[in-house]
Amino acid sequence: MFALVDVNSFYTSCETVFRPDLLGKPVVVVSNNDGCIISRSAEAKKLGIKMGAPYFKIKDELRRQNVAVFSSNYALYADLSHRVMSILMEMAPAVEVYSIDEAFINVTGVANCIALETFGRQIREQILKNTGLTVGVGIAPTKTLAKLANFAAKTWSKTKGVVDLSDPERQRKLLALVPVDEVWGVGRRIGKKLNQMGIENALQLAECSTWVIRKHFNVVLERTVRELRGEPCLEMDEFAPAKQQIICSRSFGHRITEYRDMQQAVCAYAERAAEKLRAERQYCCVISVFMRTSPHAENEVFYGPQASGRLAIPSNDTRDIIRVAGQALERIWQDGFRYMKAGVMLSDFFSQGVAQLNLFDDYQPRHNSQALMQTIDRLNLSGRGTVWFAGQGSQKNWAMKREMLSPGYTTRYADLPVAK
DNA sequence: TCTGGGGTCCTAGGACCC
DNA sequence: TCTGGGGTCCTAGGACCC
Repeated sequence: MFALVDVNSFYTSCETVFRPDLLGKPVVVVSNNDGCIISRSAEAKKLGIKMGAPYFKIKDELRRQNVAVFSSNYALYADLSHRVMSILMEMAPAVEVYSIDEAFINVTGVANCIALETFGRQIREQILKNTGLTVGVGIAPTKTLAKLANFAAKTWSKTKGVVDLSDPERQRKLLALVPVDEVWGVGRRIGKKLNQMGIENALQLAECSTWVIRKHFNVVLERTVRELRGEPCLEMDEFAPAKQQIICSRSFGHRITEYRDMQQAVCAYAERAAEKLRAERQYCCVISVFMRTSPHAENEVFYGPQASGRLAIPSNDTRDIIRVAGQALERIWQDGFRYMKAGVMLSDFFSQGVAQLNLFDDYQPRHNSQALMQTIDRLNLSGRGTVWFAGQGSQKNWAMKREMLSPGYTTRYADLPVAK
């Protein structure tokens, strides 16, 4: 038996925790670069503000409706997320952190001691008390049904945020009420195709023959169908598997036309990617760089090349990553374009920085690599300040736009809230 | 002027091998 | 008139998720 716990309007709720004056008011959070809407408070949803709407298009409307707007403050959200997850880990025997704002819990044994719905309510109370955030809880025999139960808990207020879907009869009733594209694993494309085949709601999908699904779609959707019927196909993944790739990419605050600016941006992304790689305790061999012009711009030719380079020996030393990324960039750079975005991707990971060497390989091992990287990481994690490589430059013409950023309430000493 | 970022899994097709 | 069968590995692209 699974429970899915997720935080309601996570990003906006994080903002209002520290701004109680905004409670009950429409609040939205916009993506990096103040690009589009990625989180809305209940009041903002009521105003009809759409998820993913480009901010520049609805800016005036938001001002007219008196909507509070925040740039994304991921340092804040990640910190509150950790707090929520550690409460869950105290209360439940097994927790799978599925995303920044949701987790699956294994509640198989819990029913022997306490009604599952009661357990769901206890989780809710505990998290609200300790973090100020409200969660929804969906309980069911498969992950896909637990997702659906959670959807029901959010959609119908009389559930008071908790839905136990253990009972098969209840499952059928709910499935019949839910449009097929609300099912976990059914996105826009597949939803549309299912509609064309006459499958409108989740119950119809559950009753569809797996043979038909396999023929017209794939094994992934077949698993979804089985899960909807109550047959578990997905298990708890309590321990995050090792990453296979790491991407660090950003849109620029302004279009970039100068090679020098692009070099700096790529250097900064390479540094950040290397930092993530070390946090994973991994080493990589392949470093790719990509960049692109705006796909939306009319009267401009789209250009979006990618290039990669390989290290002879797996490394997580920022200097190696920057060097190869710089060489890759050199190969794809073209003057005359207005670049919107770039990124650095690491892949081909190893758990150690060693490789079988050829007899005639000629390479110079670095003696100070580990100690230097550790020192950099420790400084940057301390919350007291940061150090970076000179290749990033100091002008940062490429830096992203975050004009409505809230303070680092929990992650910067200077921004700690003061109780009066 | 202006449309996020970071992942995973699966499949199809090409290169190459015997 | 005509050109096997079976396998592996790699990459690109498409779908999904939050």
